[in-house]
Amino acid sequence: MTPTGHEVLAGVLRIRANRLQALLWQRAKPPHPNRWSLPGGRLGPDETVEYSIRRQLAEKVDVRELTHVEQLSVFSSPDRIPGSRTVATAFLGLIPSDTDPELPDDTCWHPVDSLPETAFDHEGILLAARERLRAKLSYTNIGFALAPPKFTVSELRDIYSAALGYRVSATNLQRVLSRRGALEATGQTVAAGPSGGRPPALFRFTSRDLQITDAFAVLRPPG
Amino acid sequence: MTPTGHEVLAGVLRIRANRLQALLWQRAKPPHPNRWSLPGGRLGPDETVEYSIRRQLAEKVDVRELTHVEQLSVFSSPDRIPGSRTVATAFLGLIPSDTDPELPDDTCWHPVDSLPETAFDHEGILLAARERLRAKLSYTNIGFALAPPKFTVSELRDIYSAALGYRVSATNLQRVLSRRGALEATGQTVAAGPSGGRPPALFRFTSRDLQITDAFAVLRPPG
DNA sequence: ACACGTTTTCGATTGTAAGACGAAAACCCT
DNA sequence: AGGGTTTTCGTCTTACAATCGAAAACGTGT
Repeated sequence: MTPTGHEVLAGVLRIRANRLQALLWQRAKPPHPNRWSLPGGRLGPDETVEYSIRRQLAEKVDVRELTHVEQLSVFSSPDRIPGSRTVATAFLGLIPSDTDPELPDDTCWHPVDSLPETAFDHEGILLAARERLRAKLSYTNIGFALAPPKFTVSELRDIYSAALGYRVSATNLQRVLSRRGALEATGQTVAAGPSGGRPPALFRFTSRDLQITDAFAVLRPPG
Repeated sequence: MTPTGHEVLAGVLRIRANRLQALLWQRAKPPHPNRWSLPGGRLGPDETVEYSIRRQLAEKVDVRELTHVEQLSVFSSPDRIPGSRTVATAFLGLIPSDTDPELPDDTCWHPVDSLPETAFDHEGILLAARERLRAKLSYTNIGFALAPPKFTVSELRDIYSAALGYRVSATNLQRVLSRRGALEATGQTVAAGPSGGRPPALFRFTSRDLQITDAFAVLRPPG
């Protein structure tokens, strides 16, 4: 019996041109030549899966541009990789919308809602990554990982709309995030657009660490 | 270099006597003799991690008594098992409070808030399992996995209180779960207790599958 | 210069859900 | 029959999100 190998894979997402995009590289050699693959690789002997995925992503994009990385799930179907037993630990990675990392020649961004032919079970992993992102946008401050350091409320609305897949209200977005303490004004403004309008104010996220907004009734200790 | 092995482990929880308990077995042989270990074992060559953990739990408890199993996280510290590189996929397993599975001689239940000396990183895995359970109690119907098929609101309150670690209000618990459509009345009642009181009504969970109650503002599509 | 359209920002109103409280119902015991 | 106990149901208050609309601040065209 072949030994069971372990690989780490990441669905790396960003917003660009009001679309949610994923990082993929095109395979040259078999198996699955020409199809598109998630970044990642074999788990090294002396590293955790978290360290491994960050190390291997550094070959594709600058590590400092990754604003968030979290474990998604284990994919372990025996036949997910033909010919070799390989278990994969999948991750979600996020990159701000204003950074444009240099990419290897075989690597580029693809809109998640119109993916090319993907290798193995990588499409399922990507969809799981998108679902996790969408869920966390609603009950955490994870938007900081997609947004630039400073932004207008309209820009943030476009980012949230693209990630969630439906239009959100700028008014409510600001009020909700402000009430949660996730957003704060910088005091600065930028020039109005070509069609005029009031010059928008610049905001930033209060924290760049993931924080969960506790939400529900039953879970709150009495007080 | 030794090949990297893969094991599956489960924090199996239940409520008994108003306490949250975990299933542990006592190791006989090294490493870590006499310390207490989570159920699980090596991943087989032709099974997914989900199948593997269910197969291996069947050796400890009847599979049909497991009302819920879900993936928790991967634990992959290189030195988590001395002498051999072993990656673990950890699971959360739940058992209703009314079932009492037959256990092997080396296996028994321990309150999670006063654990014995555990082996390897198993205490951390158990605490992660408890956190996952506590979080999901608040925004899903996962209580069905801890409760018997029919129960009074007071019994359900005791289950939730023990799992969450603080007293919850029976009134609010019933209203919250009812409004979410998770709870329904059976129409039956049971006799009042020895000290009198109105005979409580029996309820049941509407569904025995995990359902998430969508909650927050930003995530709701307009309409 | 002035009116008009545009975009942002802020406040007020409405609606929904949860926490707290208390009254009524239904039982036991003495 | 009356008092104590537990459950159940309703009401009140609070918190937060969604909607609406007005005001602020700008550019453009006449």
